[in-house]
Amino acid sequence: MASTESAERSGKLSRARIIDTAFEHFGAYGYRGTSLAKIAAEVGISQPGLLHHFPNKSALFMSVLVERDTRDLEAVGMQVEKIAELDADQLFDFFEGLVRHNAENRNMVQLAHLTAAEATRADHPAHEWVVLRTSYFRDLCSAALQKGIDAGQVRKDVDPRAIATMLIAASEGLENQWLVDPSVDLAGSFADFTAMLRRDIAPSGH
Amino acid sequence: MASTESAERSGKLSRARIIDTAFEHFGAYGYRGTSLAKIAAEVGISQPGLLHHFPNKSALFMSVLVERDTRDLEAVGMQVEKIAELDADQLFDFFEGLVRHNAENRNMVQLAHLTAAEATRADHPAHEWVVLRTSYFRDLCSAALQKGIDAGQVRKDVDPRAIATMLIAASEGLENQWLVDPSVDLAGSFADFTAMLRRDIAPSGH
DNA sequence: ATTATCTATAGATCTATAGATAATGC
DNA sequence: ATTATCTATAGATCTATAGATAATGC
Repeated sequence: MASTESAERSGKLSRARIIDTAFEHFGAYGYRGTSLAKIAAEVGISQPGLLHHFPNKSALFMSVLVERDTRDLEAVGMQVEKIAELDADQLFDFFEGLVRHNAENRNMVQLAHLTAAEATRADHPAHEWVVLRTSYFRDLCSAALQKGIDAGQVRKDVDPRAIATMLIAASEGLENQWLVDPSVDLAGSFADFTAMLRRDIAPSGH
Repeated sequence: MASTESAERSGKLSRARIIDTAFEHFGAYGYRGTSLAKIAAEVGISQPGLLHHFPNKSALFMSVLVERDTRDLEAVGMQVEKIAELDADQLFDFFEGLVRHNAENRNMVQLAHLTAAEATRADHPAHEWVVLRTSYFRDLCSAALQKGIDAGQVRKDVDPRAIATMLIAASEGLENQWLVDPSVDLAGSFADFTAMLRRDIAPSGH
């Protein structure tokens, strides 16, 4: 075997290739619709060979979810700890950038939506992960909006949690339609929405 | 066997019971995650007995989708042909009623979202159905908003298609979050959203 | 006579484990 | 010595079909 191929066969690289391929499959067919044998075939190893790197199917699935989260935050130049420090205006900017990034990463959005829909019930391996991540993200958005109220960017009578919910709803709902019909202008529509929302919650006279 | 049980065994009733049970399973586990044998067991017949009523799994799935659509429109007191006649104000009222109805029909919403996410690719039995239904519904909403513009309910510089997209996005995005976290006030949040949208697109001075 | 259902089964999966072999890194 | 991979296979599915039997409606 050539030295490049023996390098490819090292554990770290195999693991990374498995995760990348698994990401394509889970995004396309969901957790339940995905076959480990088919992922293995595409990677070019046997199905038990794949399970040398992960104890079972759900462990591989969780690794894909965590890996994507990390990469996507990196791609938009954000760290989890920094999100907690954003004020309202910065939150809107961050969110618009995130949606622009999503518009270029179709399979990742597909994975997120399919997983959220599948994982509604407690008997899904990602149930707890989806529940915690959703509430954590809404908390971060609420906190940023509260900072906006304190700083005078946002009217004092606005309910930060309600606006956070609406902001997340608009992004996910637009993604829903864009997944079904790619001619929908995901980033542009979301920018229109945030423009409306900013007008609506701005202190009067702004 | 008692006469009630022999009545229950007639074809129409069996078919209806199969569709109701299949609805629960497809909503909970999606098309790919659902087993015909488990549906049959819950109905109380054998799996080939179930396939006497439907030629195959995808035909049963499509029957469930069509059946739910019919029932839900009935439940909110609307007919497909009538939707095409609504103006903007009537569209908002209808939509708010639809979301209130959805808030009482969790498994139906779950089925819709899971199906939409699964059926993004063309190799899913409901792909065409989801694509057509989505664009048809958005067309109806656009048309209603256009009537609103013509009638002076809505500002003339508003893009009806963009607002239709946003309206659908808000309902679906709120449903997403409500499915994951039932403490979200689906109907109330949607009403808040439509209130904001109505303010934003109203002719100035209203 | 027709419709509803059953048992049996083909044929194709699936995940996960056991145990052997090959490659790599000290 | 450890890590990566393989073949073989257990055991549990899955959908769909063939063909028999029971129930129903004329």
